[in-house]
Parts: sequence; C-alpha cells; structure tokens
Amino acid sequence: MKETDNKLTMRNIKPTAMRELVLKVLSEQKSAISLLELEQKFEKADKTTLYRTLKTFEENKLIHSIDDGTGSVKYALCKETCECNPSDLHVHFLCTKCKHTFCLNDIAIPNLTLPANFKLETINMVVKGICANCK
Amino acid sequence: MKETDNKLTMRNIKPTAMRELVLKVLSEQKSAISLLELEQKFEKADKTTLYRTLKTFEENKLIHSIDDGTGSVKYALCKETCECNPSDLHVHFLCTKCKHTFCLNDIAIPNLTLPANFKLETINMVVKGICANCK
DNA sequence: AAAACTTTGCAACTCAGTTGCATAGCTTTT
DNA sequence: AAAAGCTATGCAACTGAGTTGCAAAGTTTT
Repeated sequence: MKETDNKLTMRNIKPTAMRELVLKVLSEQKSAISLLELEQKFEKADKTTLYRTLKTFEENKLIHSIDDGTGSVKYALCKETCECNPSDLHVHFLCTKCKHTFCLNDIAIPNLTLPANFKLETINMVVKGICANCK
Repeated sequence: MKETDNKLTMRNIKPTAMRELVLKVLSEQKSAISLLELEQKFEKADKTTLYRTLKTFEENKLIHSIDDGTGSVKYALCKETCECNPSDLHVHFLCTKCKHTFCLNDIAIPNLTLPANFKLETINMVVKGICANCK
C-alpha cells in the first residue's frame, strides 16, 4: 500500500486515482493553493471533481482552507495530528508581492480576552506583508 | 453646516444627498453591514451607487471593510482619528448564531513575532463564536 | 452477473462584486 | 445667465469563484 493511499485511508477517505493525484500535488506545494491553481497543475481535469475532492479532504481534516481575503480560498495540508480545533490553529501569511499564502505553522494564534459573555469557536488570522523570499 | 456634512468634508468627501443618507444609515448600525444589507435599508436605491459610495468612504478612511469569511464584505465606521494603520486595527467578531459582525474596538490585534525577514503590513483577525446577545 | 452505491465530468446556475455608458446634477468659466 | 466641463448617479450587462443537477463511468456488495 502506497504512502499516499495510507494518508487517505487514515482520514477515512477512499483512495481513488484522482484523490491520490490531488494529494500528491498538494504535498508538493510550499504555499497554499486555490482551486483554480490546482486545476492548472493538471493537463486535463474537471473543476467540479477537484472542488469536491478538496471538500472531501477538508471534511476529513486532511487539509484546511484559508480565506486570505484575496477572493479565492486557498488550501493546505494539515499536520498529521491536526483536528482543526482552536489549539491546532496557526497564523497565515499573505505576501502582497508574490501573492503566495503561507501557513506559519510555528506561530499559534495569540490568546484573546473577549468581552463578557462572548464565546470563542474559532479564529481566522491573516497577516499581510512581504515574505522572506520577496524581501 | 450639518454634522454629517462635516464628517464627510473632514475626510475630503464631497457631501451629496446620497452620501449623507448612506453615512446616516452606517452611523445607526450596531454591527457591520454588507452592501446588500445597505441596499435593503433604502426603499429604492441603486446597488452601483451604494457600492461606489462605500468605496469612496473606504478610500477616504471614513469606513473600513471587514472580510469575515461569510462571502460578503462588511463595512463599519472608523473612529474619528483612524488612519487604518496597523496600530488602528482591532479584532472583529462574527456571531455564528445571529450572523452579525462586530468591531471589538477595544481589543487590539495582539503583537506577533513573524519569522525572520517577513515584513508586516496589516492583519485581519476575525473571531467566530457566539456573541453576548445570543448567549 | 445484477443491483446498489460512489465518484467523475459536463453544463448550467448563483451570487457578490464590478465595469461601461448614458443621463442628471453640480461647478466653473465666459 | 448660458455654455462648457466635471462629478455623481442609475441601469444593464459582465466577471469569476463557487456550487448544484444529472447522467455516465467505476466500485462494491449481494
């Protein structure tokens, strides 16, 4: 059994040819990728299939989605132990020069004291600026 | 000179009837409002005009926009002294029950230590959860 | 091998945001 | 005060990301 298959099976995703390919492409990325960008990595691929593949991956916490404010949602692999709980969350960085969106996996979302009677569920924190490569 | 006119003029926005009305509506909101919601506050108003009015207001820092991840951008008045610099930024809260988006004006975005050679420009931080009214 | 379920692919739609263009309304110049 | 010029407004039509319906292809179960 291939390693990729294993990663899918671990997350209760039936390993099809398409899904293996998508996971492979996602694994190769250094930054988060949009549906459109993913589509362009393939010679011939249907947007709907990729869309639904990403949804399936996200539901099963193999990947997480990032709304970086650019108008297109980006996707990136979760860590193996990730359950997408608040404690698993990290900061994302959008470079305004190269337009890449990075997971700053080592930077946890800082603790916040909300006003009285506000209950926290999750936090989206996107930092914009210039990344190390573009500097 | 009316107070509303004054606020517009202070920000170098020519005070037209439409703009005064829009500013009035925005001032009355307890939470941030989308273009569509704004449109519905008027009997008869053109989306384009409202859209361009909001853009003008935003460019001149009378209001700021909030991408709360719901798919529709929200707008809220800036404080009088706001220049929309990082130090002016605050946390936004999206209630998953009532779907309202609030400016937590008193909660500044926490300081972050970015990886080496990353330069910060701005931060978008949206907390999701249940607000005090819905609890 | 047939029946039942899942995945894939095409087309077509939704919805927020945006642009083009003509008209209406000011402002400035003569 | 009329003409010329600029700004704001309103309608229609478009864009692009995301999404759904449905039928065909592929798997799994009986």
